[in-house]
Amino acid sequence: MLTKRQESILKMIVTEYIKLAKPVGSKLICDKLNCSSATIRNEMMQLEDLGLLEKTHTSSGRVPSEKGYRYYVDHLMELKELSGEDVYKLETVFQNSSLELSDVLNRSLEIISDITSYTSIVLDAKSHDNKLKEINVVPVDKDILIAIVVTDQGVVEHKTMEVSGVSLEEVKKTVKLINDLIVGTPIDEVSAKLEFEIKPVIAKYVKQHEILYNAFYDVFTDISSKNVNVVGKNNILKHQEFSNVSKINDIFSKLDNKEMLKNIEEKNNDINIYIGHENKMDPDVAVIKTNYKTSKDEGTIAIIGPKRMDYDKVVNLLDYIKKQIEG
Amino acid sequence: MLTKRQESILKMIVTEYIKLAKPVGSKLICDKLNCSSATIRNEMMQLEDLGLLEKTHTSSGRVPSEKGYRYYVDHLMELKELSGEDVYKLETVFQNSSLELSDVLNRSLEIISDITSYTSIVLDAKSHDNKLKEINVVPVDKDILIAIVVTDQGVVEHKTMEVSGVSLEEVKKTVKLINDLIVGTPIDEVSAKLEFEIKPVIAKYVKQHEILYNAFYDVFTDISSKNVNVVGKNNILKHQEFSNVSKINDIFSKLDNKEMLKNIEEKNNDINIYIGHENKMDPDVAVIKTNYKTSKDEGTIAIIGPKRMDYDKVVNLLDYIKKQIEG
DNA sequence: GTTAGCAATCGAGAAATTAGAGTGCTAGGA
DNA sequence: TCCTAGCACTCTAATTTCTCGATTGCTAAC
Repeated sequence: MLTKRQESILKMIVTEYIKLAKPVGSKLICDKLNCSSATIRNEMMQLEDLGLLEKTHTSSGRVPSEKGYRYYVDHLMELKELSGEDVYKLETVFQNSSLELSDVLNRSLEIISDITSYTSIVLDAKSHDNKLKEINVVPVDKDILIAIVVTDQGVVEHKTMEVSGVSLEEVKKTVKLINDLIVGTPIDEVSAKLEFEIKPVIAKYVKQHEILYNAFYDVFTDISSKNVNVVGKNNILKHQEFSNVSKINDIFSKLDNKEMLKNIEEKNNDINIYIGHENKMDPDVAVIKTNYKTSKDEGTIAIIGPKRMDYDKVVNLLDYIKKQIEG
Repeated sequence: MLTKRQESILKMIVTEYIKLAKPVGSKLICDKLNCSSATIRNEMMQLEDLGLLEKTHTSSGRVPSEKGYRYYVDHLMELKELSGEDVYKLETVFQNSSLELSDVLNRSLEIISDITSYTSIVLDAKSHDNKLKEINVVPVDKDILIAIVVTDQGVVEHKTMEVSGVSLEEVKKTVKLINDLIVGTPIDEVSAKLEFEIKPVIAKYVKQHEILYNAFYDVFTDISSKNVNVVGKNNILKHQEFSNVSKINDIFSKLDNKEMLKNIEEKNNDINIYIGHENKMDPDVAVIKTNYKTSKDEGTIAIIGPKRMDYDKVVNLLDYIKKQIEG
């Protein structure tokens, strides 16, 4: 258990290091607290023994360890109000009612990336409350059709299908079947219904029913699949901890790997902080994320920055966005 | 006018520098040509006087100047055959008939970015041969509609429209009007027809006809507008000429500026090379681009790399792709 | 428990040193 | 007239040395 003084020293070192990115020495602290630098040094030694602080070399000032950051965000961090300016910038997005949710998310995270200099990720999927409204098929060429799917929440998706050996009549019949039988089904359950309710029926009257079934299956898999987008990637370049090209390459490659990013999904309803090795992204970054849920969509938004990150500000911003989206 | 020997020296310096990224000295050349280093030095001096070569410092080897590269690509470059391996990689994309053109383009440029370590840009627009086939409107909420536009070439686009103060009847009438009057119009002319043939008619029977007209206008502007995509951006990081963070930031920002990228459009039907200051992108890069045109789409593909670029290989690859796409 | 004093440690940057690659020039030879 | 061997000169890049200043840990006294 830390004493009050140890806590304030740790807090100072973390905030100061976040601000200046230079190891913090005892002198800087003793100016603000009312005691000598020697006293601070003794305390710092103890904090180092506890694994909360680190030195970059024998005679350097102290830097927070991952454990130190963790202690800070768990016990010491104070959430201040968002600045009026920041709120104002974000409001312009939320007040634009003609935007689709995914646009709102991307734009507001662009703003956040802008004001924080960190990088954001939006991972969204169609929510369970989003139900199939209708499917439509337009022939465009021999054996080539376009399927257009609309949900009751106004989400539209289309996909080109190639169905050789199936007549247009058969396709239309199948479409009617889908519209009659599974309209109203939550979008994430459509694939299953397609398999158990549609497939057996068309198997009876369509010769190449496998082809047709697979084509529709692909369409619905597509529409219910997750979508991930990275915003403000270049901000990585703004932080001195990412100043060598191979590190940059490393992080950029990870940010480009959409499949991997889909794993950042957060179930938990809080705002969660993963510092360094606590996240799977990269040991040199911190990730702050939260999920969101509306009738149309659900997903996760995440902010990525160096471990020396302005934790309280980011938490505040995510909290604000989450509340705005969820209404 | 250059002598034969000067040309081969220039050619050697360019190819060698492209390969090794180090200033080329007289010794390296005189080993391959049959004469002494002093002779080469004399020739190099003349080439430098002509502005074709440069030195990085008084006693360094020579580096091609922009003019030197220009002379190389105009007069000295030989186009070799593509390697079987490269062709094989690309063929897998072109043989997949179920892909839409934009996917084919993006995938094949991904492959090119991969094998060359350069960055690609695809700028595509709907071609004039792409005609409006039908428009469909699906209501999803009060005052919120989704317009779905399909062209005869199988391009589908949708957009959410907000039309307060307009009844569903009025919308449907307008849709019928569009379907009756302007179906078959090339997609890049729809906006104009909308203004002169539809707008005057609906003005008569729809009170809020401005709102309705604007909504449709937006939909069609959207569908006929250009789309730009950057592939292999991280490859920028692989070249030593882009090793400092601010340069990287600079180029990345430009590659993110979609509006600016739309200006790279190439009208000319050849494969065009823009070296250094010849392009608007960045004085340290070279851009090689060409246009393409099919019944569905037309646009430009471009490869961006350092001035020290493998010009012949890239020209070959672009040529191959262009031929494949245009069939 | 706190503090002043002090030797010791280390990084960061400046200055000096060295090795090597390459040049330009000159003078003699084909 | 063109080519080349030889040589002094230039500059880079890498290595080493030196110095400055910040900061520490320890000790002894308050």
